[in-house]
Amino acid sequence: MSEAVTDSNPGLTEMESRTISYFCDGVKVLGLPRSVGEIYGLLFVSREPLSMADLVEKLGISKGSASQGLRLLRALGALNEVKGIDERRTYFKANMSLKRLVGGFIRGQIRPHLRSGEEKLDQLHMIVEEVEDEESRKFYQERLDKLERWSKRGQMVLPLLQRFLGE
Amino acid sequence: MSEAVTDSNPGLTEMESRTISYFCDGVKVLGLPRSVGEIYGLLFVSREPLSMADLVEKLGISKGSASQGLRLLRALGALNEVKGIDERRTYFKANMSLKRLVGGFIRGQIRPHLRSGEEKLDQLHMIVEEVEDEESRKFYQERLDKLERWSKRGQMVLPLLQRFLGE
DNA sequence: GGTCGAGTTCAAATTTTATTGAACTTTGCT
DNA sequence: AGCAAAGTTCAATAAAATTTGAACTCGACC
Repeated sequence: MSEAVTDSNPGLTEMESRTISYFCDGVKVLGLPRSVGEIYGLLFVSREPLSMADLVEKLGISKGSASQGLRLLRALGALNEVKGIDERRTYFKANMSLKRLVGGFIRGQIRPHLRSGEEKLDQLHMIVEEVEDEESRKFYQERLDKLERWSKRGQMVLPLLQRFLGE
Repeated sequence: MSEAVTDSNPGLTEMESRTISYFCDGVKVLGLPRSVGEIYGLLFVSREPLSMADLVEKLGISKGSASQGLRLLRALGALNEVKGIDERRTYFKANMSLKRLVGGFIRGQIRPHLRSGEEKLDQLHMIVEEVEDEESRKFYQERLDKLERWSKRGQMVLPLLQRFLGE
C-alpha cells in the first residue's frame, strides 16, 4: 500500500523495491554500478524468470543498461539462463549459490587487480635496483619486501574466503 | 632520470610516483578516493615523516584534499602522528601494520554497511509479514532467510580475515 | 588583544563513472 | 532470402564522486 522507498519507482511492490534497494547498497560496496544491483535484486525477489524486456520495463532502465548489467552479472556467474519458456528471448533467474557468487566476484573483479598489482611490484623492483644511494636503496628494498608480503597474503586469503563463504 | 608514469607529476622520483601509483590502484579497488592512495603511498615511501604542507607540495593536491585524506586515513588507523620535530605542525608516518590497516578498514568501511544492511533486513521482515498471498509470503520468507544467512556469513568472515591477515 | 600559521569546512568546479538511446548486428522464423 | 524481434554497441548525456580554494576556526606566541 505504500510507495517510494528512496526515490520514485515504477510499478514495483514494496517488497520488490526494498529488496532492490538492499542489493543496490550491496553492489555499491563492491564497487559495481547501481543498475547491476537493481537487476540482480529484482531477479532475486522474482519467482518467475525474467527477460531483458521485463527488466527494462519493471525497473524503468534503458535497454543499454540492462544489456550491460546482464553481461556483467553473467560474467560473475550470478545468473541462470532459462531456455524454452519462450522461443525468442532468454529468461534469467538469480543464481543463489553464495559460493558461485563469491567465486565469480573474486575471479572477475579481484584477481585481475591483484595480477596488475604484482606486475607493478616487479617494475618497482627494477627501479629500486637502480637507486644509487645505498641507504635509500636499503630502505626501499625493505618497503618493497613488505608490499610483497602483503600482496602474497592477499592472494592467499582469497581461496580461504571462498571456502568459508561457500556452502 | 625518467618522469611521468601515467600522468604528469611534480617533483617526485620515479620510485615515489610508482609507489604512489600502486597505492592509488589499491585504494580504488577498496572504493577510496585517489588522493587517499596518493597520501598513504607517499608516506609509505618516505623515510622522514611529512607534514600536511609537505603532502600538498609534493603531491600537488589542495589543502582541502590533503586535510580530508588525512582525516580518512587517521580514522582507518593508517597513520602514526609524530610530534615534536617542529612545534606548530603535525608530522605523519604510514602505519605499516597490516593487522591495523585491515582492522581499521573493516571497522570504518565494512562494518557500517553491514549494520545498515541488517537494518534493511529487519524492515524487509516486517514487509514480508504483511504480504497477503500465502504462496508469495512463503517464497519471500525463504529468500529473506537466505539473505540473512548471507549477511551472517559476512559478519562471521570478518574476524577470520582480520586474524589471517594480521601479523 | 592582535597576529600568524596550521588545519578545517563546504559550496562550486572538475573529473570520473554510469546511463541513455539510436543505430547496428544477430537470431530464428516463414 | 526477407522480416521482425532480441540483443549489443558506443557516442552523447546525465549523474555521482572527488577536488579545489577561499573563508573560516583554533591556538600559540608576542
